[in-house]
Amino acid sequence: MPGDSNSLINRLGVRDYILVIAEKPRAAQKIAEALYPYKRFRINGVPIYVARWGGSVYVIAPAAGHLFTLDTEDEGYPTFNFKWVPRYIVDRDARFTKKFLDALKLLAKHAQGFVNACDYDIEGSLIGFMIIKYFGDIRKAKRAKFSSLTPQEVRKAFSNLNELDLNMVEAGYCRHILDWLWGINISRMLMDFYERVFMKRIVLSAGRVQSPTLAHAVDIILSRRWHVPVPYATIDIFIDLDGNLVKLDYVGEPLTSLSDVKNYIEKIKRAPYAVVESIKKEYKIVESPHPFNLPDLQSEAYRIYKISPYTTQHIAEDLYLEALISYPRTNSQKLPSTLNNQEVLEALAKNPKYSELVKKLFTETKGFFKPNNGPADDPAHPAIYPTGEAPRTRLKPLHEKIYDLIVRRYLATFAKPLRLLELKVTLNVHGLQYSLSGVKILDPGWLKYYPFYSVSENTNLVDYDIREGMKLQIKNYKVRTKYTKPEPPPSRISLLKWMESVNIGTEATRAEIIEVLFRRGYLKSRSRSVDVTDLGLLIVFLLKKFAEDLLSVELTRRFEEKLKLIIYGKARCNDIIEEAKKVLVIYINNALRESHRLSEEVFKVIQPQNQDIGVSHKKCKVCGRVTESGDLCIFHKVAYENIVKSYERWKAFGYSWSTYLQKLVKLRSTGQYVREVAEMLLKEKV
DNA sequence: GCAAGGTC
Repeated sequence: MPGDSNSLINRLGVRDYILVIAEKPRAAQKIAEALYPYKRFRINGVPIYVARWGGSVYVIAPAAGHLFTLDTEDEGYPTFNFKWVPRYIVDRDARFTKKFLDALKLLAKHAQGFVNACDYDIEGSLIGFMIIKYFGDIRKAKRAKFSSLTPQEVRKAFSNLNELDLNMVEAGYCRHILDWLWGINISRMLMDFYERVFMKRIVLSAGRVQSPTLAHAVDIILSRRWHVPVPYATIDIFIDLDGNLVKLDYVGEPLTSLSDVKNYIEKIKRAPYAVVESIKKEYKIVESPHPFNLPDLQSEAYRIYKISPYTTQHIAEDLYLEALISYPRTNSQKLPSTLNNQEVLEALAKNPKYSELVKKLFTETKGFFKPNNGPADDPAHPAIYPTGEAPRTRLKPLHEKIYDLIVRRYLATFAKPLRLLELKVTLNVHGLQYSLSGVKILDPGWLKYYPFYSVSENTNLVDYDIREGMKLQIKNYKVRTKYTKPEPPPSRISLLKWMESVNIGTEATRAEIIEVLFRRGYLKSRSRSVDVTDLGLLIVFLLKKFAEDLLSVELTRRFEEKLKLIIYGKARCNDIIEEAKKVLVIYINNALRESHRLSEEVFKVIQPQNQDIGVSHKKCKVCGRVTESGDLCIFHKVAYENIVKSYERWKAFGYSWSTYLQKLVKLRSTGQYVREVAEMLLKEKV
């Protein structure tokens, strides 16, 4: 029996040992290797190492992230009744954590002391602490402190073990509880509201990370639905260069009225010349790309193949489990200095797909492999790199694509820079600026290995003899009327980048949290971009009314401040939790007090189907939603105001009010609510 | 069932 105490002592070969808890198997292995393990075995598949260091025997065993989680038996809300339970009991997807928990429990029973050697952050401090608290003795526990898992750092940490970092533990503990209290209670409130109005129970959710992300998507999508396109004109100009008709790029301010266009054309007709104002010849050096971290990999997989960040992450994890690449949940853009790149490259060369490229790289670098490491760092893991291991079976098409990206990025980071010759000519045509640019690749450098950028070469211009002050004859011109476009719609990747930029969520959770918004039915896919559903709009509207804190990234900032105070010993978790409870009680009571007019509020956002919303409410004449005032709902009211505001600009292009409205109905860039209002206004006239 | 955070 592998789990039996007697057989355990036999296998360990010692009675006096200190249990070292690592955050995950790979970390346990690294820690063990640094301490020269003399024995290794498995308990139910969980790898265990035994090492002697500084006169002590250490038994090193891994957790698998958090083995405990918060849970409650209460069904209503508000609930402040939580307890810590082993994850595998409450989460079907966490059943794999049981064997880790069992192994640690068994080892803890006989241990003389404990070392928490999880990642040095609040989560790692909590992961190790919970195991020692439940199965061991925190009075006999120490903390190993290292910022990377290099042998030197690990040895230093073990020669100099710290006291248990109880403040860090308390901060981690507090983070869990705050997220839980806010998330569970406000989610339940939303579900309750929904059920009261629609007589149907569905799963709804809100949280510190998901809700601001939803609100951000809604902001963009509403601004698109409220977009009124406005006309402007540019003039295409064609000149003759050595018998080739060349179009100049318009770089000046656009023309905003019909009379400006007419005057300008007159000038061109009178004197059809473009004057060369300046010529800038530039040698440009583009350094090789940085090694991949997870956000960069997700971003490139989306840019090149339109693979979603969530899918990319899962594929990268598969590749990691197949030992084809290093640990992918990393923010680092630096390859480990200890990595033997020559060995990896030689192994990669065995794959016929890369043998030629690797050979080229060896020649170019003369066997000296220096990566172009980037600025981003990660205390726990280096950048993503291929291990050189050959795939055991043929990779699935998407896996192949991600693997190929990682291999090529790895090759490219050692390669020479891309060298370009850029020529930029600025021309003046009657006071307006135009430009002409030419590009010539002098040396493709890393682009040979990572060919996912297109440099459109335009060598004609580079070779053409062009001088300042030259007058070039205009052969042709063309007026182009354009219309302003709304900002681009959000995509999974743009949401992910936004979360990164405002620093909410983590490498490991962001893509997943975006998927939650889809699973709840708040967001939906529309070709390659993201659209919001009426339900998504409703959630944002309700949160804004009843729990506004949850819509802003400020809540995360506030949490961070408070956790920092705990770490410095200047605040206590309990006080912070009590404070959070008070806010939640106020929010929930306030919401319950107003709940009798809930359906009225809900139908300001959602179009009523057959529901009874009472006779006293005024309905939007475009869509039937309940209005706040006047005869338009909150959505169509803004659209109407925007239409009125933009009319001046259209008048300058000779449009009457009704031709303006007709054009708005026709144009593709017109926002949805704007089009609906324009249609209504046209109908009213008839 | 509800969060966000670890990790297989």
